[in-house]
Amino acid sequence: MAMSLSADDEDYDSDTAEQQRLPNRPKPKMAASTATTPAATTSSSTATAVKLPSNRTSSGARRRRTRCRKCEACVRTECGECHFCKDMKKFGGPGRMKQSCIMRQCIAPVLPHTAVCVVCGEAGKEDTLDDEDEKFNAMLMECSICNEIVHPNCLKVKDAAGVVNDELPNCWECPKCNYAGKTGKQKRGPGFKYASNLPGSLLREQKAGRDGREEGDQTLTGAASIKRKSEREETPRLKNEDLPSRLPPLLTPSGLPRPRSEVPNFLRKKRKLFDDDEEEEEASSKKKPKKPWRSEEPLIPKLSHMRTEEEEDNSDEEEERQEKREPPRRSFKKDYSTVRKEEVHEEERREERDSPFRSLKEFNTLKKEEDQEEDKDEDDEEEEDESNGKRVRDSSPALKNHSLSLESDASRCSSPRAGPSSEGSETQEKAPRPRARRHRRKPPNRQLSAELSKQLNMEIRRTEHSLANENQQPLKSEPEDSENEEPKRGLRNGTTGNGGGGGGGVERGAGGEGGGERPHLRAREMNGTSWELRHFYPPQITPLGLNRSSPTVRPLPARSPPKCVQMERHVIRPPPICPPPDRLPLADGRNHIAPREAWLAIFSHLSHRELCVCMRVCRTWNRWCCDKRLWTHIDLKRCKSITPLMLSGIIRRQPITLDLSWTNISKKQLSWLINRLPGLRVLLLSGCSWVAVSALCTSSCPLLRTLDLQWVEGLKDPQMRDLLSPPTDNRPGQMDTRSKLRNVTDLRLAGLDITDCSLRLIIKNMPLLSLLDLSYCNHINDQSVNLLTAAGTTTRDSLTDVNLSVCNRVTDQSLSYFKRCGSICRIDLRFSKQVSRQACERFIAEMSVIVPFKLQEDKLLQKLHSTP
DNA sequence: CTCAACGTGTCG
DNA sequence: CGACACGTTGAG
Repeated sequence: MAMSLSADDEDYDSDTAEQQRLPNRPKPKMAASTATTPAATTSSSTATAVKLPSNRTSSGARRRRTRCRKCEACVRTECGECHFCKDMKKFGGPGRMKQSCIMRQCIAPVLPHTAVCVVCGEAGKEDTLDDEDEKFNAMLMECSICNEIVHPNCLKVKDAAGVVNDELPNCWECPKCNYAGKTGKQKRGPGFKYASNLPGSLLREQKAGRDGREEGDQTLTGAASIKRKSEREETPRLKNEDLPSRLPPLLTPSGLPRPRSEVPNFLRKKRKLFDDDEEEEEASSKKKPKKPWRSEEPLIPKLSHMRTEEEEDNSDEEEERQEKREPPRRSFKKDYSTVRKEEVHEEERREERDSPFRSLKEFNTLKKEEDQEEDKDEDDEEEEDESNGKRVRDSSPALKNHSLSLESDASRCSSPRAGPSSEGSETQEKAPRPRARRHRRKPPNRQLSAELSKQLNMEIRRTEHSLANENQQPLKSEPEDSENEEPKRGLRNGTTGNGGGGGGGVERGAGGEGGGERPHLRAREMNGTSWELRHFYPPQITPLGLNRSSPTVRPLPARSPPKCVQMERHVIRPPPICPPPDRLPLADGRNHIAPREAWLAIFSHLSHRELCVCMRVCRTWNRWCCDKRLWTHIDLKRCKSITPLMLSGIIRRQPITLDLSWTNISKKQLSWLINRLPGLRVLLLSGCSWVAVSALCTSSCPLLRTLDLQWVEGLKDPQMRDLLSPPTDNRPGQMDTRSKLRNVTDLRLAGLDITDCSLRLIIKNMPLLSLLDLSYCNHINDQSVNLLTAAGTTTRDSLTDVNLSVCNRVTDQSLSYFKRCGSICRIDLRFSKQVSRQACERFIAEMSVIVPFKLQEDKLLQKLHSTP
């Protein structure tokens, strides 16, 4: 009774609210008035009073949800850096916004403890039961449409089915509403108000399942038959046969999917993140049928039909274009906004197809596949289904696709089908997906690959567009051809057969891009070494070549980013809170004997690429394959375009090491990523643009130990200062004044035009620095070494490995400085013209008294008995 | 009672 | 549509 007063709401609102609020107004103005809301406040307050009621109209007054206190987000501490933290008084802010830290936004807001069943007036009793179904029927469920909170058991409508929202605990669309075909307009899942909009919010899969039922794929039955969206989608068991019965409730009277309006706000918001485009909006408004926000998708494949013609057209067009290698329809001029729009479209499409529920998203890919397999019949989507079905069944195609051009696993993941990516971003990759298109001209079997390539192309294009935009290059001037072609090339290469996308990608980067798009790069000089020289330095000769990114061609360095926009479009969910099932459910309803750990042991022997394939096998494998342990190191090196899908896939896997070297990741992307990878220890950004790397200036990655910034274009002293300087906007109580990179022990700065100024900052702000790579830094000289080894510096004792190879200003004198280093184990002076072998031998002789060194290679000093 | 922060309105 | 502001709810 308490919470959901169906009838009372209005009264409550009108009366209570107003009364309460009016009085308060004055205050608001006072405080807030400063800037924005002077007038607003007054009016708003009034409005509020009135409006609230309206929202609740559906029926029950909505109960405010509260944080679960258990989820990953809830247990975090405030970041102190986000907008909301900065607003907090404790961080020196005015305290007006009153919002929780972005990093702490509850993933699964729960009903307040005071919530009780509207029917019986009692609280949830699921704790007293063991049986899953019983639990469900005894727990409080809040209807996202009418807001009523009830025990399913207390409902009298038993013939109707409720639709459980797996994304939010204790949230469903009650049988009544369902039966009535209500489409909650407002309906968002309670508790999600901002999760989606906030820049940092992690939308995640809610663990509806947290309750414990989550994974149960079965349809719940009891007082009311309940369908879980996730179940539907995910459940392999569901067969087409089952579908019919379930469909009705979900569909609107007309049988059409619910209007978009129904989409829960939070879902929408998520979308918003990405929407910028008018096109999109237009499209959506015009066409989009909207997908029912519940995920009926699986059940109702038809929804996909809802796709607007435009969409279809677009998709088709895209395909064709890609196939033909024609330039994408988008002009370069379009910038983010355009891109976004398009993306949005995709998203929407996806959403339409996919369930809005985030949790499901994870499995969207799988689901789709599953659905397709299982639900193929469902309808017109024949084509898609076919393609999908084939895909699913035939792993080989999938493999091919995966292998495509994606070098990295992640990238592969990003491939539309890849489980990981899809889930994370739910949307992104799916867009072009199969379902969306019905009218394909290609033979089904080819569809899959076609789609993949198409998507890849699209993404690449977007990336390029965005890059171009960011670079501020004349968008218009950009040769569309080049762009188009490149992508195509890439795709083609990848897709078609080269299988090893890696090589292709690299080449592309070097050749194609360098060629037309970034002349400046070529012309540019670094450290006095011409760009070309650097890049073509014989790898064998260059120390760098040995290790890392030998100066090959930068991908398109400077360009930035594949829009953040894209990224923003995707809701990132952290790894599912609910542990994945321990056993693999089989078709017959039983479980496979091998436990998850056994499977994981097997999976651990697979490459990331293979894991991505496995993720497409079934939902369970999808989850298992996302186990952090299998993804401690994610390598996206030289991945030409970093897509939102990839980003979300990365977040989901929470790698410890992330290699984004020679990619075109944008600042926003990187920033976004870093903020969501609290456990990241190793970040490799060599060859990226400073614009992107500058994300490190504003993001926090306290645990970062290894930072590779080699050959970062545009990274010089001023930038190093930005990077290393402690936050300047410190407020009382806020963050400490230490550099965000203070814990870095391994810093790689090869190929940068940095001078002693930067070294001083490094010395000052990186007390734990052990490995320092300054190779190819032509401004580094003996004085630099002197600084690093000067008395009173932390580096003097912390440095163990210094790479000064190809530093032509370093002379024998430096060796004498290194004698001061207490922990030095390795000094690489190879190819430093002014360093003589004699000096090295002298160094060894003198040091041998204390520490035995050897000349491992010409001018490569290595402490004996130490690990190289 | 205090603190946190949800959910909504308004403005730019 | 996002940013901001704030009344009010919920927890302790």
